[in-house]
Amino acid sequence: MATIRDVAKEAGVSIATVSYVLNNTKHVSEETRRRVLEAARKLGYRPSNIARGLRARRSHALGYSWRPMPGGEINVILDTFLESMAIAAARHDYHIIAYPTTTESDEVQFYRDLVEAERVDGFVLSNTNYDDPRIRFLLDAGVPFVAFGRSNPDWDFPWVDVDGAAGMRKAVEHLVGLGHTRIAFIAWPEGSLSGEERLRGYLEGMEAAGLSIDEAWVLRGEMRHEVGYEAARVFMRLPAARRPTAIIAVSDLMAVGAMNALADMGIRVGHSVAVVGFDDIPMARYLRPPLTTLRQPIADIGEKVIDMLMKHLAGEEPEQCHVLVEPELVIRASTMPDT
Amino acid sequence: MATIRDVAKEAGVSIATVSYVLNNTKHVSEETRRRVLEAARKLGYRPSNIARGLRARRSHALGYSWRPMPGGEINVILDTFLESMAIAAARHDYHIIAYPTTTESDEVQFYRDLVEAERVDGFVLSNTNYDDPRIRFLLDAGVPFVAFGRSNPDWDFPWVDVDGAAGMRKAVEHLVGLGHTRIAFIAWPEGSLSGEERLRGYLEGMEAAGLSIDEAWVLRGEMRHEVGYEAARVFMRLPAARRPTAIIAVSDLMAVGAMNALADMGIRVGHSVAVVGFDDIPMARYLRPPLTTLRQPIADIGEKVIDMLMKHLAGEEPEQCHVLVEPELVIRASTMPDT
DNA sequence: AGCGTTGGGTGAAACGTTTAACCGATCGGG
DNA sequence: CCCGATCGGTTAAACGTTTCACCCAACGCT
Repeated sequence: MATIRDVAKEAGVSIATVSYVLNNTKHVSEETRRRVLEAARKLGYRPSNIARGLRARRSHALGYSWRPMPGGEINVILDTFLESMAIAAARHDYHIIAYPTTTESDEVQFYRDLVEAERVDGFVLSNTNYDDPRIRFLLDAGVPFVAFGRSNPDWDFPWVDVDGAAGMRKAVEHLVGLGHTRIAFIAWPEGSLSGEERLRGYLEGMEAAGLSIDEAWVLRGEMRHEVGYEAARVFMRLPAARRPTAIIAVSDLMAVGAMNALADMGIRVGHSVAVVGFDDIPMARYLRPPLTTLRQPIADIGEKVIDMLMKHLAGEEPEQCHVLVEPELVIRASTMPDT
Repeated sequence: MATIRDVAKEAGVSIATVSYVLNNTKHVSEETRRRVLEAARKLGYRPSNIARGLRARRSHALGYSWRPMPGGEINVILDTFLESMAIAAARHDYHIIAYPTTTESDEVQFYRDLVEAERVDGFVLSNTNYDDPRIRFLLDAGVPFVAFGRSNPDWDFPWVDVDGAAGMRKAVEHLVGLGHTRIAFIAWPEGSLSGEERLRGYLEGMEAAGLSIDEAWVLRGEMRHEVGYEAARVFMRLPAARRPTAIIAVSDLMAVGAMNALADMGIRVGHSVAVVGFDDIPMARYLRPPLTTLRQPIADIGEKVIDMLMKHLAGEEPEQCHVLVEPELVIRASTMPDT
């Protein structure tokens, strides 16, 4: 494997000149520049990332860790998110170290290890929440990072997030446009930032439409199919005048639970009762009926996150460090009565 | 950040001694050993991975790349696979660099880059196929790697794979046990190694049960929902005497297509016609009816792959370098007439 | 003419480890 | 008693870069 010394000898210059040419970091004459480039090409030289990192104190790697979904559920965005990040990072000659964290205690420990062993120059976080210990640690340690998701409002750090509230407002608006007035909502337990955002969007949407909300229309539960299933059954057992004609779930998985409950009760989804989810999981379009849902622009977010992080690492102040993107309402048959 | 020199000074020894103690690579007296460990602990020292790598010519990282699923489909195993690999690798102080490759041409280029820039010590491959250019390259370049999946029989390299044929034999056996004799199969186009394996399992299973196969019972097509949908329609249009009472699909996605086609034709899945898939995608258990399918032990495979790769990197000869694991048949209502 | 400046290039230090070579002291065997 | 081996430790070279300090020649300006 050719080193910078081989290239220097081949081109008849010093190793310093080779370095300057290759990094474009100092002016050299066109003639020598050409010779160096030619020599490097001929020898198939590429700088050793390790040696480069030692001197420049840069590993040229970014860490991304996620929490495995509870209950063995699949992380539907991981695939797309990793892909978009890796491609964006590659443009800056950076790579992504991927790591799932299990318990919350070793979560912070993992970040500390990676930083102290100089394995990464920065981090991407996702699934953030209030009082997120990872964010607290990274802020305290002064390690560059960008989060996909928000946290405490008084913590100042760069993030990109999906506007779940706006998404849910869109969903309500869509249902109201179809004539629904009694719309129920299946939420997550309190304490989830994104969960509360989505709930807020529902409440605001209802208010904007001038609709009052029956207290029985909001149920909370863990992110599980069964929870959606049970919630729908409870809704349908309400007296006719209070019974919802549409159900919005905070996630597709729970929406599927609701759809299955309705089907088991002999209620036609879409025709009699509309259902809306959130995520656009791959299966959503193949469900019977296909599920209306909110799609997060994951690929855009991955790219944006990396761009912001690269700016951060380069020491530049990014023009915007809080980015809120709107999810897209994908309308399918689960909210279309005429199919 | 404390360096090895700080620790040496604190413990009153040379940096060499510190290194020997920390790496357990030479015998030192119990007394000094204790002092060094104490000093390291006190200063919160951890060796810089970069510096260590430069000298030892090791990056302590492994590369894993996958191809994004065609047609925007999700990679259902990525999540679990990455997780199990990262955990297994961490036990050896190794990390995983994740990278999706897009076109086949830059696929090999990506491997070359990573090797030449000394960013990784070895690779994990998945989605392998006949004449896989990545395998060819890595073999030629002498780079350590372990594959999840097989390739040309005359290429000698370590791999772990799921025995798709055995899985399909199990599926056939299960259906035969339920009284089915006319069983159809939805396959992938020719040229896919795992696809042909699964088809072979179906053929063998049928033969073992003494059942003859109508040529109309095997249809091929791309990995798409629509393909499964159309195939099921074709099967159901056969004259009653030749019409299958059970359909096995080479993947869950195509099985879902078949299920939807049957439902749209007013045929009760599970009751009238049984359907079996392959993968156990997360949604499989929530489908109506829930889908009988073959589950690959992904977590075990991830761990096994890393263990083999670590052995390989350590220069030890692994006791077994070809591992074939059987998928598990998960029986659900799509093949149970009595629900 | 003298002098600062600029363009184009070199020499060598530094980054933080690992490890080969070496060294003194102690000890056991012939 | 002497020689080789062993134990416990040190010195210093090496890994392949980046980059600071410096140098020389040419040049423009007073």
